[in-house]
Amino acid sequence: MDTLLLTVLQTPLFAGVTPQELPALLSCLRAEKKAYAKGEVILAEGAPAGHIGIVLNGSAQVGQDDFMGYHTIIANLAPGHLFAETFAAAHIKTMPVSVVATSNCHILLIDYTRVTAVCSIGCPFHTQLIENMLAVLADKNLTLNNKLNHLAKRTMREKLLSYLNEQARQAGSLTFTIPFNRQELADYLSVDRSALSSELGRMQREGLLQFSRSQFTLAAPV
Amino acid sequence: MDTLLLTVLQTPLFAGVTPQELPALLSCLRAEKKAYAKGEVILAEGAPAGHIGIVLNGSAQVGQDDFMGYHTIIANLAPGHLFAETFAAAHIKTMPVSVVATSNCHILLIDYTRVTAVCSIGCPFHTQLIENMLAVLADKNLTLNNKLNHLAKRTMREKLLSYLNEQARQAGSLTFTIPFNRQELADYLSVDRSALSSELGRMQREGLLQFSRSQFTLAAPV
DNA sequence: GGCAAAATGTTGTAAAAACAACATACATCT
DNA sequence: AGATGTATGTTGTTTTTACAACATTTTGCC
Repeated sequence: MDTLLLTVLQTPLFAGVTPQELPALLSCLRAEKKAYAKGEVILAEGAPAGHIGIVLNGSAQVGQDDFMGYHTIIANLAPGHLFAETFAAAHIKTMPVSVVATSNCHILLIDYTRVTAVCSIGCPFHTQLIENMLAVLADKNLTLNNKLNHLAKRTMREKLLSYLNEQARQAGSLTFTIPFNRQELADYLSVDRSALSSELGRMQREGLLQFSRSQFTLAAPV
Repeated sequence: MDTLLLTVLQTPLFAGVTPQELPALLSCLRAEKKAYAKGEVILAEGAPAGHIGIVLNGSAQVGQDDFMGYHTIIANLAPGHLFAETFAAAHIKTMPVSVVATSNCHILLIDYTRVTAVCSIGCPFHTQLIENMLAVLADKNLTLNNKLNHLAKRTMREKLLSYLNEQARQAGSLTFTIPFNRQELADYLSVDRSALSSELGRMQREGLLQFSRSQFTLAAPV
């Protein structure tokens, strides 16, 4: 068994699967390992959907061509990352995005119908896989919903407070470190970086919070 | 068989299930029909998650209490609507939102573990149910992602163009009718209604589009 | 330690949006 | 048709943000 394939055991989709079970599961799924050279198209926009992909090594990029003709990078994919699973599960006919290798890479491609199909040999880990697939989609859902709550706020200050309060809640403390630098936080909240910096400064002066780089301390709510 | 239960056949979760199969499926799922009086709490914020609900008749509301103590209405639920499925599938321990009856209603509650469990009698429609559940989550994903793309735009005009272009694409025509009135569109895009109206007027004057009420015609891109 | 590069902060100005208040158009009911 | 309520559009003012340009701080490297 190719040791490269063991990469997938680290992914949420294969959580709970043992290295011993993996070969049988992959064969049951008819998973195909493919090699791509840097720049090569893995899944083309407009091509039939229905496969899910996992990056084994190397890197790739999910992108889309805008109605204005602009190309937007939707996601950078690193080893262990899953892609196209939403389109497959939603029975989308053609890929609305493209996936392109950004370095030489190996990708595991799985026909989605094999994921949900009851396998003839009734492998128990297959049940686990479906359970995982549901969890992956649901988690993504929560993540998106979360971000939406922040972005739906009218002002930058509200967006920030919404985000920071959520981070505090997650950390279980009013002091916490966010996983972004200023530019990344600005991108995440869809605001201008320098405006974000100055708003943070203003909020600090007003006593709403304290911060240094990526570490924040919120003032206790009144 | 209670005819009220036939309501679920209209939902995406039960798509493909026949009325004949329904009783067996519901018993396999150990689905419970419960009656709630207006104002009664169906699922409380902080209570253990793990059940999914379907509104059979009447209405309910999903809401959340903000860190500031404000109550936010997240969704209005009508007959056939599904709720709490994301939390169940994501294995969230406690409900982060509450569901309250806004009129006398009947709700079908299903323990999520029964959805993914392989049933002892191996019912084929159970496989269909799981397939549907995946599709429901994936669809919601796409919807959220879509909205996120609009909200991530910096200016109101860009938000609008992003939304309207997507509507045009969906309609397959530069002329289309949106499912919102002005206030709803403003809420959806998280902008001020009157500002939205005036921006639309400005865009019309600039020849970017034409509209009357909810019907829009986009100018062909240069 | 000193240097260069990157990250963060600051400021002023122009642009955009929120907000408020009102005008007009449309729909519905009698 | 007239009246009433709702939806939409318009305008001016205030607030907020984007943007640009630059200052300061931090980081990594030699």
